Amino acid sequence: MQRIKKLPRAFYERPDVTLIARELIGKVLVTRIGGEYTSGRIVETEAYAGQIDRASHAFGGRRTDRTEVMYGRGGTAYVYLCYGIHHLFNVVTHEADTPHAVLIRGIEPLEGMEVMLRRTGKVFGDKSLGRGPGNVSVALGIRTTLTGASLLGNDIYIAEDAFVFAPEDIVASPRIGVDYAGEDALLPYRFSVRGHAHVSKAPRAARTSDS
DNA sequence: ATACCGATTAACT
DNA sequence: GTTAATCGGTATA
Repeated sequence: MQRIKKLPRAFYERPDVTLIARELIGKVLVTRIGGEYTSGRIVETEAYAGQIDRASHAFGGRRTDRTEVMYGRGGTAYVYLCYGIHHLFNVVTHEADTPHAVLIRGIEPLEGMEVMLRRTGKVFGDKSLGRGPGNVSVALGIRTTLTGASLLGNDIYIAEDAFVFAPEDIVASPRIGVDYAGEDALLPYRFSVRGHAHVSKAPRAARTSDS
């Protein structure tokens, strides 16, 4: 394992969720599920700004059993099931009672490749491994049972190493699959590494000027 | 108890 | 570009 440092609580508790989403690009997401260590470098994220964001599950201050963890401290995992099959992993940010979150949409596989290939059923070299939030969770073994877990623990956490992407290669664009959010669907809250193979391809309607 | 819908994906035409 | 798959979350009654 290379030299990496787990992100501290203070990273997550800051108030600017879009800044955090941008800064998470290039960081390393690590899981230890069933004793198996896997990791990947984050290349695509989306920010969800809580009460004031129509695309957020917590819009208007809505609180349900599912969304309760979003109201916890920054540095908590929020995992929920989408379309009945996809486990989507989010990072809760800001302080308690402010339900901001960042969806992790893409990773470049780093460690535990054999485990990830077994979990996904893909072959080595398949660039769709880790591309798209559902695939990220399959590769890393993330399931809804992890919701509420602390990102300062050992089962799942985010760390940084010496690697950084060039700032000009990190681009903002509208979020995917949030057409129901009205004007908020147009906000440039999605961050990705320009041209990276593990960034999901945006549907035409949500695409920006790139390619 | 029931009905509708989704922060998706893969496989189509 | 279109669509089926699939089932928990949420609202409504």
